[in-house]
Amino acid sequence: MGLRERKKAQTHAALSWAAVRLTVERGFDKVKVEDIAEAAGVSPRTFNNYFSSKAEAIVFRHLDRCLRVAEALRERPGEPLWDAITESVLRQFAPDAEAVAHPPVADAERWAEGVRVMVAEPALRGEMSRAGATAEAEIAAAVAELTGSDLRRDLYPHLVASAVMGAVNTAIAHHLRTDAAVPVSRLLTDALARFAAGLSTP
Amino acid sequence: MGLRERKKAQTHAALSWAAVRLTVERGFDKVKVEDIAEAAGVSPRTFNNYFSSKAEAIVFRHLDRCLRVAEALRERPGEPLWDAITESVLRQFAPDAEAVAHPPVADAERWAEGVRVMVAEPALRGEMSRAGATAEAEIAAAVAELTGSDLRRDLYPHLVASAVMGAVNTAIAHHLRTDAAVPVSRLLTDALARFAAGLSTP
DNA sequence: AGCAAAATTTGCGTGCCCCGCAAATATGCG
DNA sequence: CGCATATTTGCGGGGCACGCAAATTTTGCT
Repeated sequence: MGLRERKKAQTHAALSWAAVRLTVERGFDKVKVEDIAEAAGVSPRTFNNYFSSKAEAIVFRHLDRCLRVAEALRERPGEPLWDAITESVLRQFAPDAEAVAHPPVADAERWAEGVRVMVAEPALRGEMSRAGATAEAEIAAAVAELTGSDLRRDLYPHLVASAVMGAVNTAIAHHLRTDAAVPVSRLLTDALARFAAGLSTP
Repeated sequence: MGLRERKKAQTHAALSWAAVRLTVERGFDKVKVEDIAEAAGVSPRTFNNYFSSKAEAIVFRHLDRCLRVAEALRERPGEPLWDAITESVLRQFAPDAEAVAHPPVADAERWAEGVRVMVAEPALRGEMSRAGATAEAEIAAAVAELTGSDLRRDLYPHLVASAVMGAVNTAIAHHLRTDAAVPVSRLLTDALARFAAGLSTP
């Protein structure tokens, strides 16, 4: 990878990170695109060369994670489907060393609260759902590959993908709703296991 | 209901319908808020008294339908959960006599193609997903009511709601992808049954 | 190293969207 | 009928997304 692409990746990351940080700190509509660009050391116009909206920049990391689930899945052919899924999901949503270190946050509680406010923002919920749908398509493709089903004719891979994203979203929502007593990994395994078991009443 | 509220409901419907029709006919970004307002016989400013965005107006009917699923569910306590769910969903997504009559479309195929283009629009996918999430919350509440689970502490009602919306979305997507050979009702029952059966490989 | 080609960044201008505010208008009720 | 309450409308502001072309940076080649 040449210098060119490395710089692009850096700018991309810097922009999305700045977007998240500023939004968590100040709230969505108190952050202007201009602010994000400035924080990333780039001109306002350049922001829109990387992201087509403020919301997209903020949600980028989430989308990336979800897409990686599909990628991870493809690397586990042969395993029982739900084992492969659970493993792939857990890997992506494990507390990421780098990500944990990234927010140079003194006050973790304040940060968490900011995140709650952020994900409550309607404009972002829309973009997040959209990211989920995008990822879902990739996961469906991966599942089709693993199970030998037909992406266009069969409902099955789409249903599985839908369950996966449903589990992820539900687990994250639960985690944000209640206060971090239960680790996310437990919520995720639990949610996925329930789906695999047919959601019979508990 | 007084004249006042009836007029409001009329305007609301006229706006959302005009938004859909114009978008299907011309494409999302060739329709200005001004056009929609004009088609509904109302000032542009009034449009935003009813909907906070163009996308919201377009997606309104979809949201409404999904919310009604939750409502219908609450009216079926005592039944086995998945039976109640399947019944509620089918009722809402049955070919609606009024809705079928509404588009005064000469060319049905042209209309269908327009719909496909419309739902492909990124901005709308976001808003649709968001509507799905909103409905999901209501459905989760209904499920919690029916099964006596705790909306805040338990994952279960949220997982079920997620499955329901997943089934709905998947069925609709499949219907738009392939050409109307299979009736939506079959796709829906199938999708829901698969979820209830644990999505075991087919 | 030097230079030309290719890609990226930037500034500028445009069109549109969403909303706050206050005036005008319509409705409901005694 | 006339007042109190809602709704609609016009106006104006702030911002966002993007097309375009000029300026700058990176790359590949000699």
